[in-house]
Amino acid sequence: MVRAGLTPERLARAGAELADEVGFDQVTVSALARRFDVKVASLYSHVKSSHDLKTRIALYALAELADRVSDAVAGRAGKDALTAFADAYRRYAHEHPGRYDAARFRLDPATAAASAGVRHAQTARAILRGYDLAEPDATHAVRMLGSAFHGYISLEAAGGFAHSAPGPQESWAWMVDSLDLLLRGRAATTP
Amino acid sequence: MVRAGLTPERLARAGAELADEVGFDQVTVSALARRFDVKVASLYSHVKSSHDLKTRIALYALAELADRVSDAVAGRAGKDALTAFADAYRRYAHEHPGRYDAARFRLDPATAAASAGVRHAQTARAILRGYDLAEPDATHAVRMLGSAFHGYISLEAAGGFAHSAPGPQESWAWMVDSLDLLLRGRAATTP
DNA sequence: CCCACTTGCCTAAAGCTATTAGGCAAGGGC
DNA sequence: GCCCTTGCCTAATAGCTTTAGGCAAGTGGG
Repeated sequence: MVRAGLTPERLARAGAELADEVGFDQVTVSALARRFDVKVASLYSHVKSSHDLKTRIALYALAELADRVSDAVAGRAGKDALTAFADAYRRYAHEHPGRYDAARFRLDPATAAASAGVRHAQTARAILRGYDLAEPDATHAVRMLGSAFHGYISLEAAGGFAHSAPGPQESWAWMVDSLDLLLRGRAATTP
Repeated sequence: MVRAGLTPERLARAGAELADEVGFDQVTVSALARRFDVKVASLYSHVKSSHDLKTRIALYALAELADRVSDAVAGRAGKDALTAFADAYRRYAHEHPGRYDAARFRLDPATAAASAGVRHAQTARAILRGYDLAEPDATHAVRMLGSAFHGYISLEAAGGFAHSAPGPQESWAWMVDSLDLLLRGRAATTP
């Protein structure tokens, strides 16, 4: 018989595509096996478990997203950088909803520490260089930005403000604008 | 044999408790049946499906949370109200993590429209009375507050900033403080 | 070149969840 | 006290997960 040529990497990648199509929580070892036209048990030579598979997809998505965000931010500063940063996350969530969810999969601390999650944190901190905040304000600000952006994307995906005026794009722009304003204010009040 | 006295309401309530103990996505028809010491199939006389059960739990949690938030906000205004509002959400998420997740369960539009979700929106708008924002800024602000608070709570629950200084309480307070500042600024710039 | 060995995918099987169909008895209405 | 609605049961199907053990496709050494 012809071999399918499975590897953990291909499974993660295919799992990411599957997640975009049917939703991350619908990603199942069985569904992935079907996609490769292979029996379910065969996947267990490459991934330890369903949880392991999801972890790999999460790591894949985290890395891909970190690349995009850091690309988007490169060469920009201040509000320009903030906007690019925010938009990169939101665009990724729109283009790859399943992968975005995957990137939020809860990893155990050790795995998280070795993941691209740390690059995300670094990029966020880099953004703040343009706002000249002292500690601990910088940390607070990183957390606030993460919360606001992730929260917005998550509510938007859940259909939160889908069918009411004004459109989600305007509110997003307003929020990014407001946060920029806020951070500039915080910098001023913390000389 | 002795009857267990199941009703959709008791199932929703027990499901909410179960969610707090094992996580909302671990709430299963089987687990709930075990908890009532009853056969699995018996629950299907009271709920249509697993999805129906989760919907009921979500509605229960949404209503309970709406009560708490509106209680917390009652008789307060301005930053005082904003803080109470934010803290009510976060406290609920800490005390009842499973229910908080349940409250974020995606409902179909019709169900959502008939849910306590609308009370949440009303309370959020009421908070903003103290900041005197004109439309569409008020809507933008509601969305931003929802995003920031939900995002923070969600990241905090995911262990996002658990083991690093400063503690999550300080960042939370800083964020609420900042948002208050921001909204007051927005009111000023939109006469 | 081919033999042995590693490795990949398979069959088989057990356990758990969801869901439907049909049965029997408990308890309320008369 | 009888009936009949309603509640919980048994039985059965189907899907996903995971483990154990087998056979054949490649691969490296002689």
